[in-house]
Amino acid sequence: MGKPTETRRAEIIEGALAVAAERGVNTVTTQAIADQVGIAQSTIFRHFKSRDEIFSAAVNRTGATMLQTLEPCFSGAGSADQRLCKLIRLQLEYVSNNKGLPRILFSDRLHIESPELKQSVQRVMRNYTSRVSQLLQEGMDNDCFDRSLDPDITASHLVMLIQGLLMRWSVFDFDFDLDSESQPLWEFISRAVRPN
Amino acid sequence: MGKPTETRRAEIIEGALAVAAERGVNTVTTQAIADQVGIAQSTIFRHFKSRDEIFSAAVNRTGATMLQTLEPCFSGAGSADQRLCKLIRLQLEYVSNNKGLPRILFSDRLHIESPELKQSVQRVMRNYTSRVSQLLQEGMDNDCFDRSLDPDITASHLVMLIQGLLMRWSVFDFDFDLDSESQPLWEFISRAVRPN
DNA sequence: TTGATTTGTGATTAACCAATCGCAAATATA
DNA sequence: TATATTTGCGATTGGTTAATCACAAATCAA
Repeated sequence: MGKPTETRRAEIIEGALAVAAERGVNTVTTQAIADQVGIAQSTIFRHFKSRDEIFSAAVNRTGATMLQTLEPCFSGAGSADQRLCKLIRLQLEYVSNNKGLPRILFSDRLHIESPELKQSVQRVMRNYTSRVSQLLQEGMDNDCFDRSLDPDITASHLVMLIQGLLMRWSVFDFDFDLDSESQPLWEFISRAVRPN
Repeated sequence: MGKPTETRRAEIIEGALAVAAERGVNTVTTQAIADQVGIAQSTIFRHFKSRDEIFSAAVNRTGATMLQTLEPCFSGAGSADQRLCKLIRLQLEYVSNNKGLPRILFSDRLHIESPELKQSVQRVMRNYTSRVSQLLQEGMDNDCFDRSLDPDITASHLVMLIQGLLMRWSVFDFDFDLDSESQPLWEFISRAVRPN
């Protein structure tokens, strides 16, 4: 007991994500988080001003961590199509190990109740899509991808595909193996972006 | 006052969908529905046994109506690719006019809290995907689509795309025109399924 | 060691919620 | 018309929730 607040904040965020993953965002009450962490409900408010602040911090933290994990796919070595293929695989792998992320990210609760949080989520999504677009543009320049593509629109379609898959996986309670979806998904995407 | 219960049930379902569309599923309280319809909160329970029963009825009703609307695309006349293109367009158009549907359909609240409702949603989605798969198979037989495609897997990818788009639209609070997304979406899909 | 700040907790509060109940008005039935 | 059933509503109830507060323990600074 008596841990520094930064440690507690991390524990609380983790706890919130764990509860969201296990039982859905709507069950993430301050009491549920406290039980998960092993502290009193009121202790939560020593480290966060409000419940929404927990969600906000969770989105910002996991969003940043995820982008950092995927960074090599955007700026690393290798051809553009190899890196795009790797991005799909890494993305699904990352979410497999962080099930709370799609639950929170796709919960309409957050966006409507907290405009600030909505901004956070939208920023993460825009950032992500923008990087995919750059990767596509790079591949088009190197004839990995079809030059007639619109990189921005195509990027948003790729993000939609991944989001649709993640949402289905989340909504269907993680009852299929996400990692094994990456190969057929890449084959589909590959067909859509390859040069004629 | 004193309307027959079937009329009231329809009004209440409509009211619930309207509130979900405007302010999110989590704000769909019996009080909010009652205000929307213009009746007392307790009157809700004259026509529905519980709040969950309202959601269940809403999903069943709108799910059936949607499949009925899209039926011509699956079993109607025209080439397979024309009908698939039309399906995209009609699907987005339908949801444009029924914004509450994606909000409810993609809410984790329902799936986790009500197993019965989860079954309903999964049945609708499986039915939908299965029909898309049949349409793909038909197009493959007629050389509209590439013969090397796996129709089931490809169908699930098409559904993911649509779901991803709808979710993004819902999450971003309907702040872009959904109908104008159908053309570029079809171009993307067309690339992925066309013969070599 | 002493005094101040931080962290933790139980009790409490005020708001919100789904659902119930008694009673009144409306509607249907005879 | 007379009576029974349905529909509507205000008041209420029991449960849940985020957030506050006074007070205690632990940690830190001097």
